[in-house]
Amino acid sequence: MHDHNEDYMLRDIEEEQLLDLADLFKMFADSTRIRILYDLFEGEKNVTEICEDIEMNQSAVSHQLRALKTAKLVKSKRDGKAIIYSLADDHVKTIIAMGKEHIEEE
Amino acid sequence: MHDHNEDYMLRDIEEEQLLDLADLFKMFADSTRIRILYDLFEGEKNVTEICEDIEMNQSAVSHQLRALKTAKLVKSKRDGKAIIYSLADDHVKTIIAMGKEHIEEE
DNA sequence: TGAACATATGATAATATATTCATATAAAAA
DNA sequence: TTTTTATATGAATATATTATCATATGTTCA
Repeated sequence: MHDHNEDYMLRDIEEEQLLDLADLFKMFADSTRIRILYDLFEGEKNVTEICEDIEMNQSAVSHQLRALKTAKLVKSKRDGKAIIYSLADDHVKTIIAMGKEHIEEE
Repeated sequence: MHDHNEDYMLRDIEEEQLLDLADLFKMFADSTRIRILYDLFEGEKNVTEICEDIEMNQSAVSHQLRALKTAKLVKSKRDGKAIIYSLADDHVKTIIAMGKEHIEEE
């Protein structure tokens, strides 16, 4: 199925990385998800709180939280009935900060 | 059409910024566009060169170049028959570098 | 001028994505 | 153990996005 010379392998790895990169940036490419991430800048929150903050219904938020979790941008833990979400690491803030810099310039 | 208390104005500005941010990240959320940007890391190139490098047809590339130009991520100049594209500024590299860091970690 | 080359663009079709609705699961409280 | 509260999820619909095709525009050169 694949060639196995080094050039090709290299291209092949990069190809996979390009797709992963695109998938990562897709997470930031939707205003609902950015709203959720922004909301979590304030600290950890359960789903109900997030829904209230960003004024979206529970199902839509849960669907997007799952996407963000799959992308490892948020993590979650259970607390009684509630599930508490928080940012998974600092990359989220850094990436959004870079984006803001670009749009604020000029 | 709008309330004019400060809180609302503030929310309103952020709202617009969120949409702008999402639009910006959309540019990185497609593997064809990332390939083009990556290709331009090597320096300025005309459309034909880009097409060859990333192995996509001219029309698709032109469409995506237009999107990238609208987002001010690339700029262009004419050179005879050719149009030469290049990265508009350093944010592109920084943003992609941040993304790579995230996917390479773990 | 007109043929050849380089790029752009509008329309369409294929595909992907997001939201909503209905319902399932899981924990707590009555 | 039934009801209530919190969250997740599958299916369907609406919308957005992308690539392709045909063609238009602009430049060079014979």
